Amino acid sequence: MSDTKATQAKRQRTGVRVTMATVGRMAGVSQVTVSRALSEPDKVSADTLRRIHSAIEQTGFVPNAIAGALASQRSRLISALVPSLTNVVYSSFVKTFSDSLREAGYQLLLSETGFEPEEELKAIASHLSRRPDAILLTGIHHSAQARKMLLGADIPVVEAWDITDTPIDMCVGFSHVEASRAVADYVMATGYTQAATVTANDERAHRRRDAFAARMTSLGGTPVAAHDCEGPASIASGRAALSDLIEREALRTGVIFCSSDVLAQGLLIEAQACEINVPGNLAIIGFGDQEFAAHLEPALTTVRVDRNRLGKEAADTILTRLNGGEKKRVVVDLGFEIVTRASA
Amino acid sequence: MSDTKATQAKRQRTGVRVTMATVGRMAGVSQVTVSRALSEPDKVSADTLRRIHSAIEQTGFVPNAIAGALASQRSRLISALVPSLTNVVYSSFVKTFSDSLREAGYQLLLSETGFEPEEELKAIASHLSRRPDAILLTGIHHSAQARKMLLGADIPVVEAWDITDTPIDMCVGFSHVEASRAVADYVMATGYTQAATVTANDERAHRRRDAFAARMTSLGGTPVAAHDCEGPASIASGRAALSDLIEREALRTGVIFCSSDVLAQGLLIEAQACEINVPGNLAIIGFGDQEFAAHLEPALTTVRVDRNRLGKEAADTILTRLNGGEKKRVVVDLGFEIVTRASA
DNA sequence: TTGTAAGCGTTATCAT
DNA sequence: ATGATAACGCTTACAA
Repeated sequence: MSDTKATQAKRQRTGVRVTMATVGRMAGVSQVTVSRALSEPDKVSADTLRRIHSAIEQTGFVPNAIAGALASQRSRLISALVPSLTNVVYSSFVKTFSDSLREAGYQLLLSETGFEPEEELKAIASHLSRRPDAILLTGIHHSAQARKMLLGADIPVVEAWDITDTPIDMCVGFSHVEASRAVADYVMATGYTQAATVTANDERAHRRRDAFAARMTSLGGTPVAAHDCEGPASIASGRAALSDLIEREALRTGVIFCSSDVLAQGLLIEAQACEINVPGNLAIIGFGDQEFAAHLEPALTTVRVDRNRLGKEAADTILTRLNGGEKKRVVVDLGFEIVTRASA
Repeated sequence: MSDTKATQAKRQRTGVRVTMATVGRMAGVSQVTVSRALSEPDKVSADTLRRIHSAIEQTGFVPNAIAGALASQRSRLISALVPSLTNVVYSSFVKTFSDSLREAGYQLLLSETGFEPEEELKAIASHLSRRPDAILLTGIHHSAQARKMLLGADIPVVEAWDITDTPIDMCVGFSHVEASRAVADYVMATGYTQAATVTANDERAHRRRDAFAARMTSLGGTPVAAHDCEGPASIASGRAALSDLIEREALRTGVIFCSSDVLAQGLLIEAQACEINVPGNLAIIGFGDQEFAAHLEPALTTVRVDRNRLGKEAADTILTRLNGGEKKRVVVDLGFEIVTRASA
């Protein structure tokens, strides 16, 4: 009965707790030996190991990673903040990212932050409080306060889906400005001079829209009409967008650069409904090269970004650093590719 | 110089660490007061609060949730295991689930487990080691070992996306057997007697396939041909499936029940390529009612499941329990709805 | 309103 | 090969 009052009180609130000490007692060794048996088994005799494992089996002991993290100052947790989970573009990226990490023994703390900087700041703070071993952010625009917190955390920080010469720490992505300019170049080279954009509510998409419009103008095209969608990309909003452009801008010819393949699909469907021939009358270009793009009728011209590679590279830069890689600025440009199909 | 050697060693390896003690020293109070200032501010005087916040500001202090979790025996972490992140069906579910939880102050520890029970078991173990306050699983089929671990964890466990009278703890979903029977009933009532299935590699989809085939047979239909896809659902695999059914089963009439809308879209596209009229010659039914289903040509008949509500209900059952709700078995059947459109 | 002390369950260090 | 002991940075109970 050497328990203090506090201990007794806790015992009452909670169920029986199996710890390394419990296991050790049962196996006739101290708690430390149990810890060793799990993390450095070759430093423990075969017989002891056997007894410990048998005790673990009997008790159903599950090591407490929280205590381990506190003691070792390593959480084996990696944070990821993405704007959207339901957008396949990001979810497939998260998938490859987390696959690589899990293989290396890390777990994923995930948050969807939308496109509001304030939301992101709150998410960053709450993630950092968990002391992740590294953190992944989407995009390169973060509030000053966010940058300060991240720098202060003193962990690897990867900014994905974009490129900058001045990342907080490391970045893996591609240039949205370059990609948009390439699309404009392709459009002009193909002979379209009239263009419009349909853009979802996404900061990177906005930058693509602007870079595209600027390039078109500088190449001698007519001013680019723009339709910006309220919410996330959907077929319905794509249809509404085309409908709006037709009505508001009397647009029935030229090319429309959409911020995502889903929007483009919406435009394609609406065009068909309005009996507008694509690409005969109106050409349509998407972004992302999702699986369905190649199967649409007409097949969709779009911009391909290697999302899987993006996820893997992001994970790799983190793992390299965590495995003792020197702390240097890393900027990986994965590029993009214009995939020319029937729609433009 | 009252530091022990261990402390000194740690100091060397790591950067300067800002803790509540640091903040307290700067604000002229003890560490506990800082803790109180953050968790129960009204128990701290206004002036002290001011000094503490100023110190927090200056130091960039971020509370260590790991230490907090260890001390309080509450991690404020919720685990979720889903078979796939890239499948919108699950990702939208995860989204609503995590939205509800975040609002309540919890963070999401997420793993994609695929459809292999072994993978799931490993994931469960590694999640439980983080001592989540609750855990969400997809489906109701888990290994005996998994059930034992989960029971031992003594936390709320929600099994989602399916229904059973004997959940590990709580479950929220719908009956895949009922849904498939309803589809078969609809099919027979509509007058089709010949049917086939196209099924992705998903345990619940397999059960739907079997229940559908059994009902068709018991209602007097001809034996149901089946095409099972290797990997996850995709348009390409849907196209290949139809092509296979045509070739192998000489199927050019009747109805095909697909395990997902994406597969169904693939079939629709392949049918068009083969100049098979839908639904004139071949009727097609999907599953899930994704956004694009209504926009396809012909619009897709499918089974609607309210994924958002599923995510929200799953979160709610957890939160209710965590907020002191009595520990009783909860089984929520969200049902389904056959959405009749042009394709069947 | 504030402080002291114990404890959370590990890992790290140093002895034996 | 094993153990004793001190952190890790908080929260809880209790005292002042």
